[in-house]
Amino acid sequence: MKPEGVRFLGVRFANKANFQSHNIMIENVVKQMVNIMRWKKLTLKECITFWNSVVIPMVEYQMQCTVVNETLAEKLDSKIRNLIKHKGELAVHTSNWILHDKDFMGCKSIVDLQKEVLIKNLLYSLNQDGLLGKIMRIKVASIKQHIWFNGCIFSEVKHILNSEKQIWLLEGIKLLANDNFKLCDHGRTHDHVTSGGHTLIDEMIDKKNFSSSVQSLKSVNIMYVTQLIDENNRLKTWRQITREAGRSSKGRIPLWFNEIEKKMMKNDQREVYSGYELIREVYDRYNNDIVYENYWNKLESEFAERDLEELLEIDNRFNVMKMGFEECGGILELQKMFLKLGEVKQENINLYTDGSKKNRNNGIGWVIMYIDNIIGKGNFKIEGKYEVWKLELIAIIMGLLVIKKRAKVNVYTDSQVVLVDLWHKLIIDNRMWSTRRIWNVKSVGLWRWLKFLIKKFEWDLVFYKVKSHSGNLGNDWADNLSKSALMAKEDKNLIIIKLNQKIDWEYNLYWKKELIKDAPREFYKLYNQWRYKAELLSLDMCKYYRLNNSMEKVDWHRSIKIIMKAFNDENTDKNNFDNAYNVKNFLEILPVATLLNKRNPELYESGRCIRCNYTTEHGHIFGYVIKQRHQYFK
DNA sequence: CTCTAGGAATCGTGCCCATT
DNA sequence: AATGGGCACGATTCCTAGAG
Repeated sequence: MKPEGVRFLGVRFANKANFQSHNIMIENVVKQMVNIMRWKKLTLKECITFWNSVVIPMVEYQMQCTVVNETLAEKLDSKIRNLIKHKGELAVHTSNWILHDKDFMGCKSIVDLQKEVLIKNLLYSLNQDGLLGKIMRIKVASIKQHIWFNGCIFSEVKHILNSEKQIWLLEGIKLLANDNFKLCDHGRTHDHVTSGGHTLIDEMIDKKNFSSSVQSLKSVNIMYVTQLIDENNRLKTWRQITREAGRSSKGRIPLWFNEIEKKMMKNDQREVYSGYELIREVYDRYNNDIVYENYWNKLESEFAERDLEELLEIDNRFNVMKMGFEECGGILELQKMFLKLGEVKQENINLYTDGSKKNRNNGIGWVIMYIDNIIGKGNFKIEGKYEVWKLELIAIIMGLLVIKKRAKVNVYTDSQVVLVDLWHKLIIDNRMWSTRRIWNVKSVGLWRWLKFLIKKFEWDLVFYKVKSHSGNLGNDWADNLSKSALMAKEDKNLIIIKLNQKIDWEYNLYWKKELIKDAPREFYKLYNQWRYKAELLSLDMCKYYRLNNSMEKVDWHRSIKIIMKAFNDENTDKNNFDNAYNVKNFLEILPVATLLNKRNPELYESGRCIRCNYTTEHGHIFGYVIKQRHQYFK
């Protein structure tokens, strides 16, 4: 029978573009494949290999069009688990994690797979600079319009949890939110949040009513309670509101408005309770979102003779510096250097930079020269974990930060990586800036920072490579400076880099408010792996290790290797049985005398070891005897 | 779960009738 | 002749039961 729909790049699209049709396709693939496996003579290991390398890729491809709900994903997983347990001669009640844990059997789970794929796809597409990024931004905007929500759908997850319509992006976010993963983490004053008021409608009315009121809220353009109150702190009438929105006031008055009227109105003159009264200042602040800096007076008194434009440039530069660093002693130094250099004419200057690293201490240094005169120099100690080439890059950025706008600068560096591999490819050719390709370039935020600065300050940059320790005066100076910064013990020259979200990626992965810097998919894999390990530790047999976690040092790696020896060795029927035996033994579900006695005390009267009749905790495993008998009957 | 028909609620408008 | 209250009806919007 020919399946419906069209196939494009390995993904089948149904005629109806909904989740259900794709889910059915996935379900069919799994059913069909498991059914094929069931009737073949396969060992446990062969089943898992087939599942991981054939079925999972098929499912993964098809999963790009849908979000499989958790019930269905569990159902699909249980099919393969059932088969594996059957083929591996394991009991039905064997814990599931032992099948999915990578250290044990390593059977991929659809529940986990979906989340890993989602996190990667979402971050790639949301952070794109190109067409896909634009489309995603439009999607986000239209979702916010649809559910009538002012906040960031990635940051405040609880607001989107009860939206009814199935939207791919929303379903994905909901799924990730179950595991405490988020793509944004910020407060209510952020670009992602729609401004215009400070109390949301949905905070005032019953949660159940809100979703049904969305349509009428949209038609009158009301999102905040602020919008319902006029200058005299009176609640506007329904007729007023509809007139302002430019539609007719005929028809029923919506329930949400009646509810709000009941809650907010003090008297018949429509005055609102004092708690809801508008404070003009607060309203203005939310509307304009201006952050006042209180250092203009200071600047003006210090540089009374400078003109306004220059002051503006200084202010601008200081703000940009703040975007890159945390509050630390180095910023003041950097600002001082910028002011000092500002008095010098900057034309065709040479910038020599160097970074060095020793025993977890990072240092950078730079020298600015005009012909043969040193007109500026500086060095900083950088806190954090950075590789050497990153330090070279940071040195260039810090050196550039003290140079005036539109200056012509020759940059001399001794780092091959920075110059050829990254500078030429990323900035000059501009061709590798797609998210997919540079996601794996470590510390990509530093590159975006440099690109941001170049665009902002319009320097005319030319890069040159110099050999280190070759007698070049400027380079040797920079080298010395960076090394002396390493040794510095005072905090004066300390710099802590913390990039603002405007410079770094717009969307990042957060787990419980913790920023996950790179490789989101790998992190999710690790997260799942740890979950399985936690289940292992929660077993009864691990009680001792759990309680004495700090005291005992268990060699888990070798233990697991011994348990799974039969599984990892070769691939025969006999091996299959050994494996089952080992696993059962490890999980303590072999039918030993104690267990049998517990299950059926009438039949097995004693829980003692049948060989020595000594004690229950002896270690003579009854399963051994069963194994012998089993082979005999074969 | 989604969509739609139809009831409920409300305003606008025109008509009738009484008053100024 | 002008004005205003009461009523009926249509237009419009909100909202829910029930079909598929």
